[in-house]
Amino acid sequence: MGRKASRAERDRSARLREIAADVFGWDSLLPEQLTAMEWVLDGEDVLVVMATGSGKSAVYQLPAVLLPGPVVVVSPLLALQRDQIEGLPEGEGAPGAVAVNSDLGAARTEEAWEKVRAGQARLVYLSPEQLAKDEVLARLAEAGPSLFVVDEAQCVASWGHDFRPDYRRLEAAVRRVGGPPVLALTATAAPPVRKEIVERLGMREPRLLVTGFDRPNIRLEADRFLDEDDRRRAVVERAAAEPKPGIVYAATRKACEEYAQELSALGLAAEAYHAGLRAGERTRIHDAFLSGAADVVVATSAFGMGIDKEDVRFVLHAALPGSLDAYYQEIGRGGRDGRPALAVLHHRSEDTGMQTYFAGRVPGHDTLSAVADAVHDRDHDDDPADLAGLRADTGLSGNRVTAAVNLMEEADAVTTGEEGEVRPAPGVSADEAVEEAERAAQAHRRTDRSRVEMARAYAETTGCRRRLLLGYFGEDHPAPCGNCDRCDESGTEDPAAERPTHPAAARYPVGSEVRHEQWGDGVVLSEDKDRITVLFEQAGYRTLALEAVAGHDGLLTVVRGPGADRQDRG
DNA sequence: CGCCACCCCTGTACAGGGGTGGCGGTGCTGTACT
Repeated sequence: MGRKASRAERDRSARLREIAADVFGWDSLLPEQLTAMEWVLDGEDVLVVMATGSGKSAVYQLPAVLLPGPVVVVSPLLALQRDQIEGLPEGEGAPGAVAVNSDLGAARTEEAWEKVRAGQARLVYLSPEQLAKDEVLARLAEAGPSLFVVDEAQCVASWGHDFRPDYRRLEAAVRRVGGPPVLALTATAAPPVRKEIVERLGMREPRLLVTGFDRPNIRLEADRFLDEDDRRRAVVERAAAEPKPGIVYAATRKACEEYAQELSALGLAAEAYHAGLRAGERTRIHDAFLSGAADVVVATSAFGMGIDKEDVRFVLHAALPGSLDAYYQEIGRGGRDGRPALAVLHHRSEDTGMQTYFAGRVPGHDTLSAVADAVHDRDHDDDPADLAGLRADTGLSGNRVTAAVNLMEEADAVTTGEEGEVRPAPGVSADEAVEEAERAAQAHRRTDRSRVEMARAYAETTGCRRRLLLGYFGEDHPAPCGNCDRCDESGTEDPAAERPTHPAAARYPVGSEVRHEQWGDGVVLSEDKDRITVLFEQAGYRTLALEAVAGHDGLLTVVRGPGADRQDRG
């Protein structure tokens, strides 16, 4: 930021470049990589939002060589952990790495911890589930980690509620291993997701490094269909016609199989990929796609993380995704080589049904009740239980107990102590705990459902698609972008393109914090000529007509201008 | 939330109408069984 670097800082960046070259074999470091590494070495909490392939992993791998203690790396998939470790250098000065997980037997687990203890492994890769175990936390606390890294940190928000609730307990894990600085890394995170990551990981005055989101070489299109057969035909024809390789995302496993079969019948090398396949089959398809042996993979959302392929020419969607966060992540797998790529969303209004169903899943009343009662019973006996104890008491599965405790903790109805023991918050009865947790669950449901609505708004927008999409991620991109179907149409006969920008738009710039009479506090995410989209803390995403806002004094007031607390550098 | 396969019903057999229950997506882990 125009500030002069001190001699010590220059020496350190020279040292970092030297290690990059000598140990890792990298000719150069990007300025943003260097900035993030220096923050990490200064012991600051850091959130990095950087495109895939821009060298996020380097931000912790390189400091691992310099830091006194080991570096804990939380990674969501075992395959990803393996890839990361294989990609590390060996030989003199190399950091050394182990992954501790259920694949290892007792003997090899012991061996891995011994390497950590002896300083031979400076990187320890773990799933969030491993960090829910007392034994693992004790081992790590003993090793005294210097840094706690959360890779693919968007999982904290996307999977933390229900699917993998241990993602929401990482803050306690950080404390229990000695409270080292936290580094969160992600390629795709809208501002509310960033906020959730920071809060959930208990990050302290975090430094934020966000690089540009725009991928101008990806052409954006969307087509709406009334009839399912018409859509199927359109998806198949497009996949057959466009240059390969490509990915088709479908909503269900069955649809994946059917599309793959149709494409195969046309003579393409097409494969279906979803979590219902056996591990060996999944690996085979993954490898076939990377090697170029497969033209098209038709997949559920299971296909994605860890696909490092530059020349993907198209990403078609055969149904509406559950959020724009998921959508941008999926289409972002196209065109990483910088050459033209295509993203087409084929949608029907019926698609929202299933996504809304998925978005609505929160622990039920009975589950919350059972867990709350168990917590209170233990408290009466002065024998507080940890999650394993509550699982035994209630007979519920680990995930359900964890999700229920997470919700009650979020609602300040229970607390988790230093040993992992769960206690009622002072003065809160079991019934009240359930009630508060249900209120929190409702808020999650509203937000998740409003995310589905945002995906639909993207699909149906009459304005520039890139502008809307980037606005969702907090970037104010001018329209027209010139590389989406809407921009092609503008200036022709499309009446929407002719809409003038409403004068009130200037009062609500993108990024400003606002308060709505009915919906409370929120942030302006995007502006589309005569309407703005606001994310409200309680009500979720809403699109407001500027005409209505302007005509009603006090309906929407600006609390704070845009960019008031930005810490971005680089 | 909404689709779809399946059931029931109709003089019979069949095709069609109406009601309904089950299903729909992401991974780790530890254990049982081959």
